[in-house]
Amino acid sequence: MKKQERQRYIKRLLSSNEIERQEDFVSLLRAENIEVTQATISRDIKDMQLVKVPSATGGYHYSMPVQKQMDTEKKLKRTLRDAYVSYATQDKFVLIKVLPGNGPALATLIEAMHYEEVFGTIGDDATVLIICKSLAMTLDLQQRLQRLLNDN
Amino acid sequence: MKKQERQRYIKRLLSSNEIERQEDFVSLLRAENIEVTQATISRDIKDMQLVKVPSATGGYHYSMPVQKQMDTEKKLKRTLRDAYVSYATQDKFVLIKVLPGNGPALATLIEAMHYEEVFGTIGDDATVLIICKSLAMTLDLQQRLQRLLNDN
DNA sequence: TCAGGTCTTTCATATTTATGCAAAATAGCT
DNA sequence: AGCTATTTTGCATAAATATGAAAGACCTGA
Repeated sequence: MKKQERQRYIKRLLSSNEIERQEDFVSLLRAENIEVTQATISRDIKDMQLVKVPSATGGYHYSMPVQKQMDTEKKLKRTLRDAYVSYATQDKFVLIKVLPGNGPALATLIEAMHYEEVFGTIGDDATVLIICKSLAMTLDLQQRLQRLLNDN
Repeated sequence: MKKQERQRYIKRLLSSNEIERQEDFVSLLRAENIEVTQATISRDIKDMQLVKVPSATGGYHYSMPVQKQMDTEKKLKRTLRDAYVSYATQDKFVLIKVLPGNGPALATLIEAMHYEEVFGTIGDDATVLIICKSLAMTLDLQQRLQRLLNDN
């Protein structure tokens, strides 16, 4: 597929070059014989959740998304997949049902991730209640959990 | 001082609201009786190294800088301050002289920080050599080290 | 207090990034 | 293949962000 491949290139470019503007991606990709416009790059960046970081020396550059503590995340993913039963949302709450005994562990892991969306977490034997900071953030968090549950 | 205070407010706003555009900061600050323009916010954001993150639900929002591994960073700071003797740069290299015995530890700590600027690190008894990915990145790294050495 | 430096802010605007919409490409179906 | 639905892209442009230059604020020392 076309898009995937391009995004792979983008990822590669990220680590080896100093990329200050989206147009830089366009140029660099052109050099690799991949024709794209800035518009597409903008969408790729959104997809890949890349960020434009102000660097210490006064410039800006694009960079990979905030690396979560991959350890905790890995554990979280496993726990989630192992113990997950169901979930529901209402207002700023996400309520996750898990197999008995897994609530507290999951709650702790979610805490440990320091997701900016979450205001607080509490878990009993088989339930985890996550309170988000806003409605929008509740959606974000859902997405995140969704991903952990399904993706790769 | 004025700027400091505003930036403190900004930091506070970050965690409680969904901020999608710099103008949002302007509005929110205005609500707190702080008058600023978007231009100033843009500069604050650069100062504070905030980033605009594409969020899972399709929007964007500003967020705190990539969280440093505060543990390692603290150790690094201490080691650096305790053992630092001198440093020099040339091309993509930063060479740090430290008190005898501290080289390897410092090198390891720097590795552990996973600074995106650094390509690799090697340390002997009293020296650490850091190889950066580019000239610009060498400057960035210097800045970083400078800060660790001097700031707060 | 004033002159001269430094820092900070605004204004105006250049630069960069995001996006609606239509076209093109890609995938599924049958 | 042929047709329809979905995804992806480019174009044009809107929206958002960054920045030079001038003005104002704030030091500091004489």
